[in-house]
Amino acid sequence: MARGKVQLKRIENPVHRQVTFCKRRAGLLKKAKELSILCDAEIGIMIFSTHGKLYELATKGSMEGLIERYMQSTREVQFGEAEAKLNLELQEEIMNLKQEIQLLQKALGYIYGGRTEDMTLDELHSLEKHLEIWMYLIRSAKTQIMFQEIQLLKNKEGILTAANEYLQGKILEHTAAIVEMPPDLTGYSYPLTIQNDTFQA
Amino acid sequence: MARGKVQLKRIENPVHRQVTFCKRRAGLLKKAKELSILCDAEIGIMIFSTHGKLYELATKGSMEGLIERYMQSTREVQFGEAEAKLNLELQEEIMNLKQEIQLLQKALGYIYGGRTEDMTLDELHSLEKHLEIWMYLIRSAKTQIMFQEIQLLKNKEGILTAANEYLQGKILEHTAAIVEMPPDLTGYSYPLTIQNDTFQA
DNA sequence: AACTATTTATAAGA
DNA sequence: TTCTTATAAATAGTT
Repeated sequence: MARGKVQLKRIENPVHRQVTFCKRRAGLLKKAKELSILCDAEIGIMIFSTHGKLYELATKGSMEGLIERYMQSTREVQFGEAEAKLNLELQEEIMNLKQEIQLLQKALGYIYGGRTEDMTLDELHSLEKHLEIWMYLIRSAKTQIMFQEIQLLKNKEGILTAANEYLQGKILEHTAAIVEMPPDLTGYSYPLTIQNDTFQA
Repeated sequence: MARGKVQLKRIENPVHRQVTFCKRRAGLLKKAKELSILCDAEIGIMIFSTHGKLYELATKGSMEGLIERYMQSTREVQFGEAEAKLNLELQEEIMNLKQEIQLLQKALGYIYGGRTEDMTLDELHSLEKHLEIWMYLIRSAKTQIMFQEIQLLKNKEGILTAANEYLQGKILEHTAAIVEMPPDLTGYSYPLTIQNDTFQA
């Protein structure tokens, strides 16, 4: 942007790249802060350098809060999609349901008209069955949509497990450093492995 | 930045603010893409407008991936802090452990020297007890650190519950729209509430 | 880290 | 929203 246009491609010179990264990163975060203030927007930025170092910015609140908000927005979109799927894939089932509803409304007419006494126990039982089937169909659709939510929770469990392993490694490292057992002792290996049963979900 | 400096404060005119939001948002995302390409960085941006609309950018991979990476980075920092806490708060316990280790090393000397036969069953039993106590102390420290991880997982459960409620609301909404029961029927209220037992963790 | 010649972004106007 | 243009800001290359 000054003293020469810049080609939009990875800068190969590592020194040059690092300097540009510093400068532009600062610029980007400044711009983000300005946008947030001027336009009253909530902004989160995560930058991972080539070497994996994290630089972050969260205007108005924490990055965690922003991630939660992002997840919610995303989830709403997913729900929208799920609804669309329902409206398309289950269109046939909805038609069937509508037919059933006609029957049900007819039956309900008796109740509405205060003429329940005109309905036999068999008719009321049949009505109950219709409602049960209907609930089943709705619940099936719900189950399908909830499944992905549950998968999400399970993924979190996976992350926890990984964290456990990491921590275990750290502690064993620490342990090894303190003990300084003679190398030839390896064969005797006391059962120092830390069990993790307490943390199984 | 042109035809007049801009005051760094919320733009009160809504039209003006909206226009500026559009322009600067585009500029910010462009800058982010450039930075990502030029410096080989992975960047994620989330922007929520005043009205809650989400605009996002994720260079190299998905926002989900970036969030995972962010969580990992953050978790590693937390582990670092936890380690520091260990080194400070449990310094005393570490001293005690070192004393125990001296005892243990002395005892282990017998084994290392192949003189296990010199140790009585009582001495070996004592050695075992020492190791058990040691493990207990290490495990306590681990428990403390893991606790926050478990809390995190529980929070996720809370989010899932909220999602369930939202979905339930949606389905009931849908249901109500189809049925169109006569208003006076309210009193009869068939048990249409969808149970959620299946999804309790 | 500072400087400055240029490029780029953008505020205001149309 | 989009285009134009004068001007503010960012920054590439240099010191």
